[in-house]
Amino acid sequence: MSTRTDAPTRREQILKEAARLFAERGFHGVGVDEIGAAVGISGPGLYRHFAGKDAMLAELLVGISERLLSGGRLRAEESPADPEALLASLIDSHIDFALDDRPLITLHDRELDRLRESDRKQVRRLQRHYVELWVTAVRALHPRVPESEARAAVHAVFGLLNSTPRLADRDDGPAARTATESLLRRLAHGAFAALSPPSEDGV
Amino acid sequence: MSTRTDAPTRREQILKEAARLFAERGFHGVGVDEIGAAVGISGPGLYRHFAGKDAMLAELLVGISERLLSGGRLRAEESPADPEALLASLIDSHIDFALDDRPLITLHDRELDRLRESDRKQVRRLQRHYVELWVTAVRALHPRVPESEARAAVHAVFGLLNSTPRLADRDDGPAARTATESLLRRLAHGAFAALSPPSEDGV
DNA sequence: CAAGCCTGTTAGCGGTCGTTAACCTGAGAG
DNA sequence: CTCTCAGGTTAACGACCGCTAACAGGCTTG
Repeated sequence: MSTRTDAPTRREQILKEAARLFAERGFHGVGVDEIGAAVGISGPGLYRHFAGKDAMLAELLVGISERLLSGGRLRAEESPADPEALLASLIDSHIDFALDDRPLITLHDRELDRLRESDRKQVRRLQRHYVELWVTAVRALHPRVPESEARAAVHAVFGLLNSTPRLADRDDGPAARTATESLLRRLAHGAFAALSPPSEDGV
Repeated sequence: MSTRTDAPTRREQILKEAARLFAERGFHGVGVDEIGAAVGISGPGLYRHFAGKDAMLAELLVGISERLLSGGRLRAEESPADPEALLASLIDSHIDFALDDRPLITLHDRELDRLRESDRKQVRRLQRHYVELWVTAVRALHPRVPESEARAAVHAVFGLLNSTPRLADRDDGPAARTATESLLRRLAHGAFAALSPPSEDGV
């Protein structure tokens, strides 16, 4: 398994450009001709690779949801008994996704309702499992916090981490990326820390 | 000036329903016939009240942006010399808007690009001033934090606070609302608190 | 009571969009 | 050398959408 030095498939090109365009102008705001033009072919040519426009969106959303979940599960296995390290690891993993696949993170919580019923159900199932992973981690660290509140906090922190697309459209090099990572990490930890009131004495 | 017990104008009905539909299915995903049907008239009837679909979106986005900014300015005047109280006040004000006008908060950062150039510029100007209000408040409280970082943190906290639409679609009564307010307030304060490292000694 | 505006209706136009049909071409396989 | 087929092309169809035109009913007003 090399680190993908080979050229991307046509399918992959299409998915990447479609993600970018959908994120920029919304699913209904992008025509198939535009997507085709973005990869150098004409609109109907896309139908050699996808069943339709809906299928592209479905593959994008299912894909990002699966990758988020499996990334989260990996982290959960790595930190089996250390709640603090687990939550930190989940946060880092999510930040990586948010910074690597900005358009997908945008689509992920914006165009879900444009999916066919079955695809939407699948994406929602994956999302729910991912959230449960986080809720479990948060409650392990903050046992007195009720589940509904933990879940709301997790969604809110997702909102915080997913604000990335609105920052730094241009690539300012790896330094800026590291700085953004560090900032988001601190903000997320700070938010979660506010869940339990600070204890005056030790644990 | 009473507290509006009178019936809403037709224009206001239309704006409210349009906001809901735009937030649910996206600007391009809603037809004028649907908006009309939502207020009991047929599609073209809307043109007695608005110049077009674009004009409805423009009025919605300019409106929420203006209200956010003027709300923020009001708070800034109330807490002229107390940075901590000012930031707390800005947070409370924003939470109120987010909980009162959930669809508008959604549209506000999602459908901006569907506006005509001039409207978009106006909304962006209002948004920029609003962000500046927050950045100033944050930097008064955390003087060592560089401006770019403060600005990124403000955007991230907006993402946190604006996650509200994804929670609690149904009205669970005023108790749930108070709980959500309190949670968001704590999370936002916790996030900002993480900007400056906690000082071991006093100030 | 008549005039006129306000607010609604229905019919329809022009344009766009997703998709299909029909055709073409170049690279491998036998 | 020919057959096949993956991966393109253009033309066109049907549906839909935003918007305008033309018309109508009901208040308000002089």
